[in-house]
Amino acid sequence: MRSQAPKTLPRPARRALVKLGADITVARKKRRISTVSMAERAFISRATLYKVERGDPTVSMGIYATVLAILGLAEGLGEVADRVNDVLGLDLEEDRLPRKIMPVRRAGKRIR
Amino acid sequence: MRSQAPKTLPRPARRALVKLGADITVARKKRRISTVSMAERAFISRATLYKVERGDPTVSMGIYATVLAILGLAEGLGEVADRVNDVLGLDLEEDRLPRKIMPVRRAGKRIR
DNA sequence: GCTTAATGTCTTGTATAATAGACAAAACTA
DNA sequence: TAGTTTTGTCTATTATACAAGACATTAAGC
Repeated sequence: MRSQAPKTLPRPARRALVKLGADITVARKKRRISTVSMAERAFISRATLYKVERGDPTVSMGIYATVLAILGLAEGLGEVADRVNDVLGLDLEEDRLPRKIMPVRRAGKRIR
Repeated sequence: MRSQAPKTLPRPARRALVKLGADITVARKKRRISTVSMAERAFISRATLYKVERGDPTVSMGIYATVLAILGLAEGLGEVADRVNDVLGLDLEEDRLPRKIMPVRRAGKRIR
């Protein structure tokens, strides 16, 4: 996360991350795993796990995914942008999706 | 993701990430957003977006979250480890969760 | 009360994530 | 077909994520 422009994550993103972190903490405690133990299993430092549980956006996705996997919750990650959950956007058959995106010509309004 | 120990992510984690990346690609195309445009909106380079769409674990969570937010899919991130979805672990009332995890004494079996 | 385990929060060095920029190939339009 | 646009994929440079370790605080068990 270098983000030279805004250190401001989109609000929905920030909210989701903070919630994710908090939920990870709860899930860990439910399983009676200490932060030390969790950090060891995930091969990360306690400090980094701490960041994860605060929803820190600078931590790598791999670390989040690993922690979730240890909790048995990794599968949910694969459903975040699943077609089933994606009701927005054009309702195109997946087969008919353009492989390359071309700007709409005639109808004005170039998509940039 | 420094992961000095194993460069092998847990299998479920890897699977979930690859799927997430692929789904992001589909969602982006459905909205007819080019990689260039998406990268600009997310304030990241095209190369990094490319990694995201491959499910690369070294990319920061903040970047994933930002891309998902642009697609209007960030909310799902907050549900990955939600209590509702977390059926594993002890079924304790959230209020009664131990704030600190202590090893079980009498009953043997220390939790490490 | 005391002891010990667990967590919150710093600092600093170093491995590496992310960028910029380039180039070729693929694939769309006309 | 030619002319664009988009994507796949490098490389080199620079910003920073992560680990290691320390210290203080908090809470549990005795």
